[in-house]
Amino acid sequence: MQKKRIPNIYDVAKTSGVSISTISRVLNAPDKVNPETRRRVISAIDKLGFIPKAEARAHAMKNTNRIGVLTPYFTAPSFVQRLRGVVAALSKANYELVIYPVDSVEHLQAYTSSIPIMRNIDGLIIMSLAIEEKDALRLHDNSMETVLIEYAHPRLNNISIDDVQGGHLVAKHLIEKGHTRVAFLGDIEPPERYAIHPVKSRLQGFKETLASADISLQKKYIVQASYSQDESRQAAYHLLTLSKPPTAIFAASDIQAASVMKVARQLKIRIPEDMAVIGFDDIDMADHMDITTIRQNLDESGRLAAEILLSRIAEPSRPLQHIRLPLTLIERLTT
Amino acid sequence: MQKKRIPNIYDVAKTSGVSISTISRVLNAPDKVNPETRRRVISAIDKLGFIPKAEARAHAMKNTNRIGVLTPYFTAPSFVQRLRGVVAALSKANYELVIYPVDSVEHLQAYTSSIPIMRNIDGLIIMSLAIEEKDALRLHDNSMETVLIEYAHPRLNNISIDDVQGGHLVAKHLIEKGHTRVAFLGDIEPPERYAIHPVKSRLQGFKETLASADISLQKKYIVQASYSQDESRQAAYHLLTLSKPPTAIFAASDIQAASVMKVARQLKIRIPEDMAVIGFDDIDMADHMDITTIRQNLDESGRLAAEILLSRIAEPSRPLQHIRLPLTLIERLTT
DNA sequence: TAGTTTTATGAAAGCGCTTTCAGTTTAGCA
DNA sequence: TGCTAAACTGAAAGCGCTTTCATAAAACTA
Repeated sequence: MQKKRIPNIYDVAKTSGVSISTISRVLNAPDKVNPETRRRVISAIDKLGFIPKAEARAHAMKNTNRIGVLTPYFTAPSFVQRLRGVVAALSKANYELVIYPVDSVEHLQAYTSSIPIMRNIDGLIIMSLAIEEKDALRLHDNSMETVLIEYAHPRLNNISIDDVQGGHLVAKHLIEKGHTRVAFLGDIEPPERYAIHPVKSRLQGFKETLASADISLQKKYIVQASYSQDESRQAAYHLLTLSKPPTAIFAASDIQAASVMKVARQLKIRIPEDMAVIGFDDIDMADHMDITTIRQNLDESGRLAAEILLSRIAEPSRPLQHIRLPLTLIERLTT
Repeated sequence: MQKKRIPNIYDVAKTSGVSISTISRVLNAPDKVNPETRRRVISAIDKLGFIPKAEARAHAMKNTNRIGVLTPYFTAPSFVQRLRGVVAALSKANYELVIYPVDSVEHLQAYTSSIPIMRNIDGLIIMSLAIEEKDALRLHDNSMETVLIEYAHPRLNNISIDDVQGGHLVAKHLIEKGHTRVAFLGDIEPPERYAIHPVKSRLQGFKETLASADISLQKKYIVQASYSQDESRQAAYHLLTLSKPPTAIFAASDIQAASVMKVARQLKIRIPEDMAVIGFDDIDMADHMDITTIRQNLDESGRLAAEILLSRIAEPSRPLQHIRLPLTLIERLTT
C-alpha cells in the first residue's frame, strides 16, 4: 500500500481529461466553463481530494489572502480586544491573520522595511506604534495597504481617538463628584522610541479641565509608571501613602487602575469611600472589576481597521480614511 | 521620475553580472560562492534593495516559515496567555504565527481538512479543541506536524494537565481552611461538539477529595455556567442567594471566579470573610484581583508547544511527545 | 607535467498555480 | 445555407525563487 502523493492540478487534469486551465477555471470562474465539463472536473476533484496549494496560488496571483498586524505587547488586554475586532472582520472575508510582535525599534524597522517587499501579506495594520517617516513612505511607495491605529500619517489610513478629550471627560466627572485633590498615574515618559504617547495627551486634557475649574494638579500628584505591574504598584503605593493622599486617582489605563486597587486593598483603603479610581480603555476586566473608566471602543477600532484595509485592497482607488472614534465615560463602582 | 519596479532576483543577476543561481546561493549558502563574487552580489543586492519574495521562496522550497494556531475564544485570557508563550518561542526562531479562530464544528472541520493539503503553514498547534479521529489521521497521514493542547491523540504530540488532580488540590485547600459546605460553578455541559471537557474532570477530582473527607457536594451546590459573563453571573447569583449559601465556591476558571466576586460585591458579601472563592488557571488577572487559584502554567504550555513543533519540523524523525504539565495552588486573598 | 580533485558557476528543470491569447465549436440570424 | 458573434477550451507564458547537474577553471598530487 504505497502512500499516494497529494494531488496537484495536473493530476486532476489527467483524470478528468481536460487541461489544467480548465481545472483552474472551474475553481476560480465556474461560469466560464460548460456545465457538463464542470461536472466532470468537480467529480475528479472530489475523487482525488484535490485542494490547491496556497503558496502556488499566492505566487501566481500575487496576493495571499493574509493580512498582518504589527503590535507591541500583543497580549495586553487592550491589544487583544483590538485583535478580536480585527479577527471578526477578517474571518468573514476569509482572510488569515498573522501576528508580528514588536519589542524593539530594530524589530519594527526590520518589519517595515521587509514586509512591503517580501509581499507575504496583502495588507498591514500597525497598532500603537510610531513609525518613522521613511518607513511610512516605503509602505506607501511600495503600495502596501496599511492602516495605523493610534498614530497618523498623511499617506496612510488611520484610526485614532481624542486622548485630550478623554482627559477632559475624566476631569469633568471627578469634578462633578466633588473631588479637588486628584492625582494622575500613567506612563508619561515612554523610553522606547517606537512606542507612542497617548498618555501624555490624556494628562494634558485632564489638567486643562481641572484648571478651568480652578483645580491645580500638583506635581507630586503626577506619578510616572510604565505599563508593568511592578512599576504601577509602586507608583500607586507612593500615591496612597503620601501624608495627604489624593481623594481620586486617574490611572491612564484600566490595567493600572487595577493595580491601584490592588494596592489600596492591601492598605485597607476603601474604594470609592476613601478614594476614587478611574481608568481608561474599558477593557473587559473593567466591567468585571466594576471600574469606572473611559470607553474607547477597542473591538470596534480593530474591526474598522480590518474593514478599511479590506476595502482598499479590493479597490485601491478608494480614498484614504482618517477616522476618529468617540469616547464615553462609563460610570461603575470606583468613583 | 518613473516608479521603479520592486527588484527580483533577475535584476540582481543582471546588475551584478552573474546568474540567478549564484544570487540564490549567496542568500542561502554563502560559503559555496567565491568571496569576491559574493561581495559583488551583495553590493548589487544592497544597491537595488532586493528582498526575496516570500511566496516565491515558499513555493520553491515547500516550506513557509509559518505555523498556525487553531483556537476557540482566542481572546479569552487563558488562550491569550498560551499564545504569548507560543509567540515567544516562535519569534526566536523567526517563524510567523497565523491565527485561525474557530467558532463552530464546521469551521474546525474545514480547517483540519484543508490545512494539511493547502500547505500554507509548516506546523499546527491546536488548542483546547476536540478533533475527530479522521481529522487527526488526516493531519498525521499528510505529515502536517501538529501539537495538541488539552487534548490527546496517539499519533500526535500533545500537552495537557491533570484536571482531576487540580480538583483534588482545590478540595484539599478548602478542607484545610475548614469549609464543609462548598459549591462548584463551571461549564460542565459544553454543548459544542468541538469543545473539550476539562471542567468535568476538575469537578470529579473535587468531589473525590471531598468525599474522602466525608464531605458531600450536594447537587444543588453544583451549578452549570458557560464561559459567558452573563451566565456566570446568574449562576453566581443563584448560589449566593440560596437560603443556606455555601461557605466556599470553586469556580472552574478564574474568569468565572471574577464573576462570582462581582456578584458578591453587589450583594455585599465579603470575600473571604463571608465566603471563599477559588479559581483555576492563574491568569494575569488572578494576581491583579488577588484570587486564590490553581496555576497551570499557560505561557509555558504555549512555549513548549511551539518548541516541540519546531523541533519536529526540523527533525521529523524525533519521537512524539506527550507532556503533562504540573499544577500548583496559589493562595491569595480570596480563601 | 599529466592526471585527479576541488571549487565555482550557469543552464535548466522544477514548484503548482493563473491568465492571456488564439483557435475551435456552437449558436444565432437573415 | 452562409456568415458573424458568442461560448469553450488548450497551449503557453508567466509568477520568482531553489536546486540538481554538468562543465569549466583552479588547485593539488605524484
